[in-house]
Amino acid sequence: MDVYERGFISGTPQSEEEMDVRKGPWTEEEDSVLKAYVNIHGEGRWNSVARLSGLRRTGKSCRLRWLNYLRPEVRRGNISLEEQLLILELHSRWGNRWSKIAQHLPGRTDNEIKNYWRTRVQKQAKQLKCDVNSKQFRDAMRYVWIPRLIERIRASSKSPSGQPTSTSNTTYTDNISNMTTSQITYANATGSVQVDPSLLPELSGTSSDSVDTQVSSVSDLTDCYNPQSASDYPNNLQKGSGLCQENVAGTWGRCVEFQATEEQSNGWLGGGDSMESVWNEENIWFLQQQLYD
DNA sequence: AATTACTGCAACCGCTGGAAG
DNA sequence: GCTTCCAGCGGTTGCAGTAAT
Repeated sequence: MDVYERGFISGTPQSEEEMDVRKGPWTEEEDSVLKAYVNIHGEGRWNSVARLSGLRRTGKSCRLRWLNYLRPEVRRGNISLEEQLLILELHSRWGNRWSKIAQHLPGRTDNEIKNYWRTRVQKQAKQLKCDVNSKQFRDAMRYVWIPRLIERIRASSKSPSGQPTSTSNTTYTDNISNMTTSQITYANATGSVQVDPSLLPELSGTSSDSVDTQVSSVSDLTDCYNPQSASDYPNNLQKGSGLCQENVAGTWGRCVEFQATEEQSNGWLGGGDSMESVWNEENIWFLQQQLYD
């Protein structure tokens, strides 16, 4: 699907190079040209790269292709549970600062993280029928999703049959499993989040992907929150305490108990830095160390 | 097997801020 | 101080692959 744009201003070609600008997916040949050029001349000055390499692409396009795909350090593949956790946490602190978040996930690009957020997290919000920036969703993520992710990581590290997909993950999950309750529930400073692993469905050993670090539906919020049935849920969250129950096959079976102070319930994005107090620098540092050391 | 709907991702677009002239 | 150029960022779009019907 070759699409070319004519680079005209007032009917006059701007330059020889801009007469034919290629758009759309990159070919293997283009990739190797760009790779070879950057390997020789280095990154930066992308307009020059585009011009001098002979690629009929814009500098922007070259930069994007290099940063998101061709760079040797780019990690491809599924976002691990640990990375999900870090993304959720960092997004809670910085909002849509994708590039900043990406800096803390080596090998992951801002584009990839942004896509993850849009396709996974926003989907959850949609399924919960609430805005991704709403208090309900933020609380649900804070008190349900993140604890569940942590529990999953713990569970996968403890699973006898389970083998984490990478050595770094092994280290990470081993340490997660050794985290204290207060570390895992990480809200104790201002309230409490009690998560009983036995109550969480994916921790019962029935989950086929319990050790896989792929993005999976098990980390979905909707697993434990049925908006039709759990009408009290948002109210309870807003009150700062209550039970988050999940409706599985029409029965109320599992719950995550939580208590939240008013301080905790204050804005997550732009409305305050309550998560900052919950997820302090030490925790972030810890996560990063475990992930990438 | 064919069609439709959905999902995930690569790439583009527009805007912003900083550096250089 | 103003203008221009460029890199970078976040939002959006379009398409390919997959799942559902």
